[in-house]
Amino acid sequence: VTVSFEEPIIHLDMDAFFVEVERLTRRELLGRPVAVGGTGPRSVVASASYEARRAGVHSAMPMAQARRLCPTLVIVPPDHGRYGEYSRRVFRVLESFTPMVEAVSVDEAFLDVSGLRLHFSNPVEVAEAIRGEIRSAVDLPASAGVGPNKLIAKLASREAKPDGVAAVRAGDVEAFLRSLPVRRLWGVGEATHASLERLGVRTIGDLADVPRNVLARTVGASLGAQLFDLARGIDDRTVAPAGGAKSHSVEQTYPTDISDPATLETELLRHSEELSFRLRRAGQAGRTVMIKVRFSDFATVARSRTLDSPTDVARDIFASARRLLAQVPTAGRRVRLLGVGVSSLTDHGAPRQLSVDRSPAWDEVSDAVGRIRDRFGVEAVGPARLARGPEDKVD
DNA sequence: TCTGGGGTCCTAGGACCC
DNA sequence: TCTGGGGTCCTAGGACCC
Repeated sequence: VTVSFEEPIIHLDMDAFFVEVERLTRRELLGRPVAVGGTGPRSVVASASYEARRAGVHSAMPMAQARRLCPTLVIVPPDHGRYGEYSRRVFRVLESFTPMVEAVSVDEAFLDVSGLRLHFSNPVEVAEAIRGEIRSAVDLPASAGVGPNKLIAKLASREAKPDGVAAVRAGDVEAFLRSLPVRRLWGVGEATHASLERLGVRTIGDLADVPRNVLARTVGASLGAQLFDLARGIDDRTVAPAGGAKSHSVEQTYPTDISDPATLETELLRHSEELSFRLRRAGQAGRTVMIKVRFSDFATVARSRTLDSPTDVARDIFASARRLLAQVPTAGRRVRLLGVGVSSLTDHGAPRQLSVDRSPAWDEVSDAVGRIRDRFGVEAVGPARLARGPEDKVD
């Protein structure tokens, strides 16, 4: 397909990113069905190789199920630190082409290449050049979709996989969309899909036949208006570098449920420490503290509380979290997940007001702890309560 | 097949203020 | 006495994304 700079949006998507990063150093994984993910009883697949996908394995699938579907599956525990490094290398390549790069996740980005019209004859050439550079400089496969807007570029990159390029001309948008399953659309998840199915909508073409008011009644005003446009290939979203995070959180699903209240509190403290570390690293502090509790029956509750001033201090986060936990009836119930989060973030440079009942010394302690952790990691220093006992010592 | 972790955005009700 | 309308903030829950 020949495109022009009338179709200047590229969606760049790494192929089976985590798996391919692992294969760089573990050549024995080449050509085999591989899944990156935890090995615990409640783990899910984070990334699956194309060989594994052929057996029906996909991301977010319980690992136990993946094993059953594909008995020869090789399971590799995730190393997010390394994926982060490779992600940064990929983004450096993207930014060497244009500053108009918007990260969607560690392994995905939109680019507006309008500014490259003097250097390339069309955006497909740009996409091929980018893929080639990622291949030679980072040694990883990537796919790219090219189109007149984000929606079409994203749908095209899916068609391009693995290791290819697909482009859709503005004039061909309607024909391209018509037969695609409606589930592909951004914003149509499991619940919306079920609602649309009840209307008899299966494809994006079907969706385009639904009147605006029926759509709004079925899925709500906001999503309804959005889907009305997307079904017609209309998408005004611009490519804009993402701003800072709006919330941070730490959560964990435990291999076996927790019933003991003291253990719950200890876990809350651990999460608060980790959260404080990440806030400091991001140079942010938050005013709203949130906890999340998931019980053995998967029922999930959240409680939040907004403070007078933002904090990144573990002790303060923990104090709030603990009070919130006390509001949730946990007696006699088994907890499978516990989470702590912070939102209403402000940048660290912003003036921080000290609360009346806290001495400035705590800020200094917190800063010192943070500096130690920056050098030696989260585990290096912390509350006595989280210290490992002698039985855990390795040396 | 018993369902991760880290995020974003939307909805809806109530409090509170003018 | 039984009563408006709008704006903003807070809380809870849910859908969705990768």
